[in-house]
Amino acid sequence: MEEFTKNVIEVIKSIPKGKVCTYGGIASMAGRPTGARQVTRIIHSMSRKHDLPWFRIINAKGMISLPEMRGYNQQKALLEAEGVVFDDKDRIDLKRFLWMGS
DNA sequence: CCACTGACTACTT
DNA sequence: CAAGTAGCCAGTG
Repeated sequence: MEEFTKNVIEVIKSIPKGKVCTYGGIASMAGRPTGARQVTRIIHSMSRKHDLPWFRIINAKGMISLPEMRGYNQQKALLEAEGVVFDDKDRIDLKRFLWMGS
């Protein structure tokens, strides 16, 4: 297990409720600014064994990239339940909800 | 061990 | 502003 991977897990687990984070942001905090795609893999692989709050992860545009029947609905519902707001274009206001570490 | 596969991102057309 | 392209790199089988 690489350090990077562990860090990513840590970061994901430390995202506060009601906040979201981008792939790039997580990768960056984990020490690999260019590893956005690896974050994706980690979420897929690790969330199966560990129970990571994958629903707090979104892309750089503040949107969920998943097909609707693949977790999109669940993710949106969970986020809204935590207070995150989606605009009329289903985008999240990153200025208010993006978490960049403590 | 090698190849494939990604919920990406930033830049260029 | 939409669409294409090139970096990116480790988990899984």
